[in-house]
Amino acid sequence: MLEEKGEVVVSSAQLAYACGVNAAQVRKDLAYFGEFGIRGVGYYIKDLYDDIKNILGLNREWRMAIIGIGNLGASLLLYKDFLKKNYKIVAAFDIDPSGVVGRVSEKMGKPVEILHPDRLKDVAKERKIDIAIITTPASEAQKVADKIVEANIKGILNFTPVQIKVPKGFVVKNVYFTNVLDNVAYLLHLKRR
Amino acid sequence: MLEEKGEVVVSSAQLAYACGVNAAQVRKDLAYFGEFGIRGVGYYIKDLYDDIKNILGLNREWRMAIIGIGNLGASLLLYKDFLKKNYKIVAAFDIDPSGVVGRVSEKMGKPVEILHPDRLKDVAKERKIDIAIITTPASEAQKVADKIVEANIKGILNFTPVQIKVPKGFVVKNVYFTNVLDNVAYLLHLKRR
DNA sequence: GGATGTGAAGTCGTTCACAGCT
DNA sequence: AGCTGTGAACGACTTCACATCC
Repeated sequence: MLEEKGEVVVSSAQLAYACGVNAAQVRKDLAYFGEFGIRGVGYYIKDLYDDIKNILGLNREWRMAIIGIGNLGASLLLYKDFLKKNYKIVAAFDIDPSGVVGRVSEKMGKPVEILHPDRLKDVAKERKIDIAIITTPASEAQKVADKIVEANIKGILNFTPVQIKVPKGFVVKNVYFTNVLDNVAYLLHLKRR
Repeated sequence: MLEEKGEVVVSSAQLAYACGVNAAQVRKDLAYFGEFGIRGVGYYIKDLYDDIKNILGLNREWRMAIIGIGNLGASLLLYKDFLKKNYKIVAAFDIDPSGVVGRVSEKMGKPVEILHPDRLKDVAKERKIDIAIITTPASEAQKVADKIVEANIKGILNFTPVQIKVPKGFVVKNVYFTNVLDNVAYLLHLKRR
């Protein structure tokens, strides 16, 4: 955003304000990965942007599969434009492809391929899938996770409200926004009594 | 889930395993709010469940408004069944109600009322709105937040990838799942180089 | 002069380990 | 005998404050 505004350099204090954190925090975090700033000046925005992309691994393409094409899964499939360009959804799985393919295809305006989860291992290899997104019902989450592990997909994004167990070497992160909502409710609740 | 299985008591060790944390953590966190367990036994599931609901403020009804009826906002409106029963969506706002109301009503199968954000203050009072959910484009987020503050809605759930500034006394929490996705990508990236 | 990079100090949260109850 | 509740030890992260360098 700063770049679009025509800005050239930015200070840790500005970045800190924008992120709602302390300026020393910004500097320490960046310094952990190298020296990106110039003393007395700040950080060159263009360079910093590129450096951060390199650090985070966002130059590489990440190929993803969505497993479980219910409301949430279908939404992700449909509205994938909020994903950065380096993330690609390259496969969709559902235990009942025939029941779901029509509904989703209609909404997308073009036919959508939906595969049975049993094919995960083959397809993962064929299409070089890096990350699996679990959007099944909670009751299926661990079973699906086991299949993901079997398919040797190392990254998992779990939208299900259960803790998934996977062997070491696999990365699991959870996304469950109703927890955040509960947190807002709790903090409001605190103040009223 | 344990209750449905017919279990009566649960130990901190079991809870810890299910949550992927340390047992001492579970005990300390609970002990912070009172004494809920029985030494030598564990925690009575029914009682613990009720106690936690009380602590978190989940017995009360929480009334919410969604502001910004794009893809995400409309999805939340449509598929609100994943919300716990004590959360109610009682209003929807968009800067272009006429452009959006048809599309959403069609999908929902019944007419949906969508209001202009200028009416936020009135409606917030009328309908006793506790929490506002921002699902506008990022560029609008701060403006919308200002309106929310003006309407004196104390809780904000921000789905936008910008840090919102509000006066003290307001609660803001952010939900932005692509950050979590970036985190998965980063951790995978770390291992490969 | 001014903003970074960074030891040192400070704060916060986690884990240990065991006394205290049931 | 067993599991909670909790002080104390530990570890991790955050902030301070200033030497360093452009």
